[in-house]
Amino acid sequence: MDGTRTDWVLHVDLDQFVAAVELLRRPELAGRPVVVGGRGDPTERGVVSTASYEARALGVGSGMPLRIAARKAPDAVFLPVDAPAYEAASAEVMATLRTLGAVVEVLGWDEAFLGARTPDPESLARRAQRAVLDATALHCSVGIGDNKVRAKIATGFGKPAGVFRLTAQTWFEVMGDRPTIELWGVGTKVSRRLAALGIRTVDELAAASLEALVAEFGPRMGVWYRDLGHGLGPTTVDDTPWVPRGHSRETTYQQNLTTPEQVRAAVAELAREVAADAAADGRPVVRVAVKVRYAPFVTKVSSRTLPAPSSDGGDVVSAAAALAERLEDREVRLLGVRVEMAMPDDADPADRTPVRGRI
DNA sequence: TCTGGGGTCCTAGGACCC
DNA sequence: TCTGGGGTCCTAGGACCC
Repeated sequence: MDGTRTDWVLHVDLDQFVAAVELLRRPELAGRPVVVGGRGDPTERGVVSTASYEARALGVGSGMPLRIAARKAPDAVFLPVDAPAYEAASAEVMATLRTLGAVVEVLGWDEAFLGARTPDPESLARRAQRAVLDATALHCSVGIGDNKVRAKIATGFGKPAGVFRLTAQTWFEVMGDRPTIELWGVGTKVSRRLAALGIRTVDELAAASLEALVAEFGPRMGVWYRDLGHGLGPTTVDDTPWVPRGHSRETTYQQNLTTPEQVRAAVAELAREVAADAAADGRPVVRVAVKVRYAPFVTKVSSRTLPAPSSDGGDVVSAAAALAERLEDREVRLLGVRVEMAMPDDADPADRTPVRGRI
């Protein structure tokens, strides 16, 4: 672990990243509502990846079914997802951030943490925004915090294209009265379970009994949520390259699969693709899972650990086929195959953060 | 209104072992 | 005569994030 303890954590988040990349190569769309998602056909099954600010003003948001987006924004421009274009833009952004003299931990296409020792983090934030804008013509917002949790949450207050600082000194003033779901790592389910315990706000979470939280959520998550109420979180920014734990391939079919033969063929194809991904990473596969979504919306996952770690794609394909034999004879609208791979060395579980794998 | 595709991590419970 | 206690591995399921 090459983590570096630093005075400040900055969270850099590109504004409407996917839509912004599309607008750069289609300047004539500036000012129009733009929705990127699926294959760009709003009559198909698919969801919104990113909506431009103009589309958001009409009520279109990430994760919304494309059909609904088309109803809310009938005059919007719908574009297909072009992952290679976003990866290329992202690589440029990250390379630019690495020129600033800070430790850079990449979180995804459009996000990174920066760790730095500096008396003036706002100045570093402005330098980062300027450098990214000059290099890529993309705007970003920056959150400044004394740990990752506060930096990440701060970014939301800086959007668009702004800078916001959130520290132990201002945590309760800024976040205390807000609902727990605004915390990074608390979603609808957990916020509901917290509400059932009488905990609705960040203040209430911070004051909650640790015993009650541990009883409800377990020893690790209970402690994590209580800390989250106080804005506590990891302070280490780690620039060691990300090592994927696994790969998966998922497809939602435009028409449901109705016969066992169709399902078998689809599982075999997905398994071949995912085995190729694993082979490209050069690490053996230790586990294979098959995910199925029966129509209308029941999801099941079954998995098996391989008898021995395998670098042979054929083992993945046959393991997936065996798992597929367990599927019920019902209409299938989604299939997925996932492989998990042996780690190069034992990752230290104590360094893991339950919020999200990749931090 | 009807829900993508790519990920990570946590928890519970059963099997099995000493 | 009903049966401890600790550990690990495995599977299934749940939750969250972008």
